[in-house]
Amino acid sequence: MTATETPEAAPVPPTERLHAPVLAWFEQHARDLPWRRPEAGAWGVMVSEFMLQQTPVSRVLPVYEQWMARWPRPAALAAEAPGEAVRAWGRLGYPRRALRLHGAAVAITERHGGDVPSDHAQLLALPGIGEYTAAAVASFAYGRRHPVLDTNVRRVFARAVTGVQYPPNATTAAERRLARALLPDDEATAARWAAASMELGALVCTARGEDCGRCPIARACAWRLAGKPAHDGPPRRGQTYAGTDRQVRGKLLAVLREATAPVPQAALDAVWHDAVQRARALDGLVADGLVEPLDGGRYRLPSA
DNA sequence: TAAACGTGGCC
DNA sequence: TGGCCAAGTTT
Repeated sequence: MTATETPEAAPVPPTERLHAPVLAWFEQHARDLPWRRPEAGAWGVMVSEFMLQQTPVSRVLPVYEQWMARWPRPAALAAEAPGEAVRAWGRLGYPRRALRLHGAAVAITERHGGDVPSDHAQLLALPGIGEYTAAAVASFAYGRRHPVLDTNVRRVFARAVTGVQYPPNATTAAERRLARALLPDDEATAARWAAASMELGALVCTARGEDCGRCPIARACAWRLAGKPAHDGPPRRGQTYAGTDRQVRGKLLAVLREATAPVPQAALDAVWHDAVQRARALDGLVADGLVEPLDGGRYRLPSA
C-alpha cells in the first residue's frame, strides 16, 4: 500500500488491473504480422501456429509467405505429397510439424469440408494440434473464448500474478486455473486478451530480460514488487543437443530436401561419420514417415 | 512424467 | 564461446 492510493478506492479485482492496461498497450504496440491480417483466414492462423511452435517469428515469416502463396487453402496442401510439405518447410526445424500440418490439411478436407474447424475439440483431434494450438486457432481465428497458455503467457502470469521469475517446466493445473480465472467474460475481449498477453510476453516481459519501463502493468506486477527474486525452483529444462540423433537426422533430411531425384545411400553416408548412429537416425526418419526408402538403397521424401 | 524432436541467433 | 531461448506435441 502506498501513499498515492486513495483510501476510499474500492478493492479492485486483480483482473481489472491487468486487462485494460494490457489491452490498451496491445492496441498501440501489436506487431503487424501477416497471420493477424483479415486475409490470412483461419487457415493462415493455423499454418502460422504450426510454424511458430518453438520457432521465432523472424524465421517463420518468409516460409509462411511462400507456404500460403502455394497452398492458400487446406485442400491445396492435402492434394500434395507429404514430402512436398517437408521440402517447403525448409530449415524451420522439427520437420514432423510439416508432416502433421499436411495430415491436418487432409483431415480438414475429408472431415470438415475443407474449412478449418472452430470447435476446440475438433481442432484438438487434428494431428500436430495440442492444447495450446487448439485454443490459439479457436481464439485468434474465430474469436472464441479460450485460455491460451503458451510460454509467453505463462511467463507473464508467473511474474505479474504469482510473483516468480519463471513458470514451472511443465504447465500445471494451477496455471490453467489461473489462466481461466483471468480470462475476460466477454468473448471478443477474451480473444483480444489472449493475443495481448502473449504479445506482452514476446516483446516486453521476455525470458532474456524484462523491460519494465515499457510494461503497462509494471505497477501491479507481483514479481517486480517483490524485488524480482531470482528463480529458485528446479533448474529450467534444457535441451539436449549437438552430437545427438537430432543433429544427424537434420543433416540427412537436408540432403533429401535439396534433391529432386531419389538419393543413393552413398550421398547420405557422407553426412555423418558414425555409421551406427547414422543408420539409427535414418531408421528413425523412415519410422516417422519423413523419409521413404526405395529399392536399391535409395531414399526420398515421402510420396504418400 | 520425462525425453525426443531442428535450427539459428543472441549475449 | 556456448548455454539459453523461440507462439509445443507426442509417446
